[in-house]
Amino acid sequence: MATGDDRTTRARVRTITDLARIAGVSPGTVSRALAGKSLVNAKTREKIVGLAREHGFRPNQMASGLRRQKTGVIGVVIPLGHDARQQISDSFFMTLLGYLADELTQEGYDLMLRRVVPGEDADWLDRFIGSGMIDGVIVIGQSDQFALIEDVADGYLPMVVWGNHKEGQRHCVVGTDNRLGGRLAAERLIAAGARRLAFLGDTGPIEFAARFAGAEDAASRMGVSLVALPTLLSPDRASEEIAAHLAAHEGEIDGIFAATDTLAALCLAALREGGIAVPETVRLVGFDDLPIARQTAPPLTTIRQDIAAGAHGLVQLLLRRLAGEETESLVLPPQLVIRQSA
Amino acid sequence: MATGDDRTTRARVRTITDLARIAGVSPGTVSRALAGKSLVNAKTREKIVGLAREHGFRPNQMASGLRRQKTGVIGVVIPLGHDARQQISDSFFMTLLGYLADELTQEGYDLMLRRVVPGEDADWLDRFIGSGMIDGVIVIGQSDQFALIEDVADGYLPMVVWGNHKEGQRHCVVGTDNRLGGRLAAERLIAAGARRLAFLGDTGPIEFAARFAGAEDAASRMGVSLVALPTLLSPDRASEEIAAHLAAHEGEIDGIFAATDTLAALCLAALREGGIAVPETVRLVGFDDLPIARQTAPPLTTIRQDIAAGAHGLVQLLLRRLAGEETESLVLPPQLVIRQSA
DNA sequence: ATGAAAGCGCTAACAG
DNA sequence: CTGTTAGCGCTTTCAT
Repeated sequence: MATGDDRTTRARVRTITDLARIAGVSPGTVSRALAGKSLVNAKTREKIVGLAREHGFRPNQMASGLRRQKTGVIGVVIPLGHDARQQISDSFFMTLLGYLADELTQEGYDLMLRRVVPGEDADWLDRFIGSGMIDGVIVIGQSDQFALIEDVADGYLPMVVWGNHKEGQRHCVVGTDNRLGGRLAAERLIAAGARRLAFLGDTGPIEFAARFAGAEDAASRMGVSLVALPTLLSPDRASEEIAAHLAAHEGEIDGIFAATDTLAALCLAALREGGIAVPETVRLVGFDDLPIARQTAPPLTTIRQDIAAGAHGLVQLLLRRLAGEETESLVLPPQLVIRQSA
Repeated sequence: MATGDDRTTRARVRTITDLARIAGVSPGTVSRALAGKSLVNAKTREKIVGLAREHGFRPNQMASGLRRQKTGVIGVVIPLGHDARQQISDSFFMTLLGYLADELTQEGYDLMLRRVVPGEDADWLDRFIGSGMIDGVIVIGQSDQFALIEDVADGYLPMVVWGNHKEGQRHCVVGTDNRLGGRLAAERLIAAGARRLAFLGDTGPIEFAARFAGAEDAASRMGVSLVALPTLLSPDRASEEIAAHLAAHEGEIDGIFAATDTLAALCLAALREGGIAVPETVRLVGFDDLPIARQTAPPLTTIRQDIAAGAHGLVQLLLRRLAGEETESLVLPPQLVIRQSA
């Protein structure tokens, strides 16, 4: 007796108005019911919600966003400043991104991701903010864009940045105390017996510069030498450069502080190829404590950044800024993790 | 004499109408000029574009999207089916995500990222598609959601999935030929002298099941044994499980095919701890050819997936589907990369 | 508790 | 070539 087709008379329900018609109420009521507002008769609400589910109806977020002047989307942008292609630090940023996705989801926000090359698009941050698609923005890494970020921060509250904290800066940043981390790394190398230290990595990015500065603090205080071995961050080139550095300084270095674990792993491979014993001849300390740090041979001694705490902090601070509050920066303590490379 | 404040009389220019007023034209003209449409006087356009730049004005994408019925955003969703937390395969997916971001940007699309736990939200895919925020969707990994994806594919064209291809499936997929990859891996192990093989990894996810099946093909054809060593994918547990497996099968296994490089690296560490020589006593082959594969000791022999090509394929196919075309799946060839572990 | 109506900011006919 | 107008789908007063 049943037709077997409940849908005979129905066109697809796409809009709140469609749903209102089949529910026999006005669009306004449907909107209120679906939004769970207080002033709707319980039965009416039930009926509307049921109908919505039955038809797989979901209100259009763009229309809703336009009307309410908010999008429910947070922008996450990764500026690729020093090296347009894959940064070697990608694995760190990508891990952070994963945590951010989880944290934002939990707070009911969607995540819009952009990778930008500031050199090609000087306007990257304003463009993102001005797009009207996002309620706030998280910048992953200051790269070489510190000044630009400072400028934007003056006129735009809902922005939080992952990176290094500098005395008196105006933008809200979350990040590890890189200088302290650098100090810990150098101290460990020295405690392990090293007297002629090297810093492996580009000192251009401000985070890395701070790590180097921290290592310098320790080195000069303890009266040991420290040279910088600048290294581009692209993975293919890095290996060669590292090998060249090692060759150039053969026998002159007995302790290496690598700016990231990824670099440290590469360095370890180069040392192995050169037949240099770690940690006996050269001690090595990394930074980040990525999963790879446990898997090298020998496992890496490194400076741990608490990525989960970082992501949590970024999102919580952003939420407060979205609510209009001016928040302070959050500096997280690094932690020395001793394994076997130093 | 200048006031030093050009902005005296100006309110902030937020809308196309604001800009139209100060340009002395109508909103329609501004819209056309900014969109670079043909039918606008060159001078008028110049003036409008100049004014827009000067005031840092950018049209609101949500409003534009609403009106044009397209958003300029592609959704990228990672279903976390088998393991709600960080999958060990994260590093692979994250790398793919990086490439996707670049490809989509290049095509003028923004990327909206979601990680979902299908177990907690059976409606994850419909919800994303129905949000009205995205023009199309890329699903990274079929996880255990094959059936659901098939269902959705019947009624929604602009979707492409990264994963395994199965004869006669209805959704458009891009991925490596996992079965062939598995075959190559097992053949390599055998060529390197192994006769008692093991597959290390969970065979639940369809990609991994195919890799295992491929290994079985080779093993049975060559008359060697193959056992499955199921391993959960969460990083903390994996290490212990692998060690337990190795202990349980001590001396019975002389060739291991790990489902991913990450697993292989973990396995290598466990073998080292157990004092088992690689590749002399046990040969080891991984899958993916992630950066880590070069950095282990010994470097991993592995099956390479061309991630860049995969990302490119995903985006190009999606673009064609957005244009209304029904596209075929794209199966990429895996490639054996011989290093030193087998 | 519900309906009617007015827009959010933009674009695309349709006129001129 | 440009202005005018009518919405895109939704939320929110303001009435009732």
